[in-house]
Amino acid sequence: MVGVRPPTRTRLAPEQRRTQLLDLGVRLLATRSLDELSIDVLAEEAGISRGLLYHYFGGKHAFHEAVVRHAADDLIAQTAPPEGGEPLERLLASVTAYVEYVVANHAGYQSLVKAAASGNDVLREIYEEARSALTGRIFTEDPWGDLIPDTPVNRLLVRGWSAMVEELVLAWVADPAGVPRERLLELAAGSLPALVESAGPGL
Amino acid sequence: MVGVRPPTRTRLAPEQRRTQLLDLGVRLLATRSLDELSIDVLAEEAGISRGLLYHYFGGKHAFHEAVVRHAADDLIAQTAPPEGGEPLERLLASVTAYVEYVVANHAGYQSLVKAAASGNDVLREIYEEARSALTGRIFTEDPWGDLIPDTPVNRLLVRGWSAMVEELVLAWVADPAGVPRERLLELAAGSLPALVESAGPGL
DNA sequence: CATTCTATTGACGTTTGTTCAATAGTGGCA
DNA sequence: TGCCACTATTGAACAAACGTCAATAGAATG
Repeated sequence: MVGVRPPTRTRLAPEQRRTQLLDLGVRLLATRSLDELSIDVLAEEAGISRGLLYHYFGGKHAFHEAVVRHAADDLIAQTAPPEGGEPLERLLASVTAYVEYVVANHAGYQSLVKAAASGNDVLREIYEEARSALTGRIFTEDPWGDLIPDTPVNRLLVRGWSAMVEELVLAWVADPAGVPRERLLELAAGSLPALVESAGPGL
Repeated sequence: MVGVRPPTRTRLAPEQRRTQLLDLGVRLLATRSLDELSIDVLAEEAGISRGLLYHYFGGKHAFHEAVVRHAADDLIAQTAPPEGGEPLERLLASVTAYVEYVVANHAGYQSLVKAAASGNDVLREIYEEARSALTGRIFTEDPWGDLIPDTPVNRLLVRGWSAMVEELVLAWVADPAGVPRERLLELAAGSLPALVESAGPGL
């Protein structure tokens, strides 16, 4: 006597359905990798059929790309650019916003970071753009022009610094281990001036 | 009139075949991701049948794991621990060996880095072990005990620093852009003392 | 209430990972 | 030299997952 419930298909507006799938994708791809996530599982989790996913995104990889782009946009949007003020304060404010975002929303951030290393050039570019958007906010707007001249070495340094901050925050979120949040912020923000200074006046 | 050449199967000693497949895997997985690498392609590239890969490694993921472990062992082995001497000199020597390895062998290194972010816990652990092996060499052996006390903050810092060095080297290899190799080495090695100092005396 | 529009489905074809019994080099031994 | 045992290697058959498309069913509009 199996209850044969008529398959109630729920019909949504394309926009809603799209964001529903995107949000779900961000959450699922935070822990599993793409090939560990079967369409069947995703579809069942979302309460839809496999076909619908293809209707909206055209394929598995295209879906992944959309998910990553979604996460990147979210990151950029939620870490608002700091107001005017002292360079050091703006840096601290920016880093604080970044840390706050990663702490509150690190499922999405993990999705983004993982995608960057997954071989696909498109995904990597999305990640690069997001990072550029964050670092660019601080440095393209002049006030650091004196402190951090635009040289090849400093470009390299800033790139390395952002990788370090990412690692610091992710490691700290995974295990705060007696390091208060304030201290983390000091480390992240204070390290950039220290690095630039240690690099010396060179080229 | 297709020449039906009898399929000459080449028979190797298990050890040779194993390393052949591993080396090939390292090279192929440096650019493609795992699910972009079909067994068919791998088999044809190696001149073997699909079945043989399963005989040696038991599966696609197991093969990936073996490849990553191969690359990690290679990295650890080839970046020999620096001899005795001044802490700063040992650090520089260690970083130099690391940079040298990445430059000469960055296919293998890319395989390793990519694997780390690919979701699988086993792969990530292999990567973590490799990194610990490199950083641990310098700091577990005492002489830095005075300069870099073993505190939670400094552990975090060293972790972040290694992520930065990795990013610096990979970015530099991809595009040296007017930064001489010597300068890169200075940046990588010199940044650690600068970071530790900037972190202040705190806990 | 009928009709049109379209979000959604489910069955089908195709590709790709996996298994396993059969095959063929190779080295040892008479 | 020639047979034999051992095992590296294969290829076909199986399973699972990706991708396609015509048919179906909500919902709004008149």
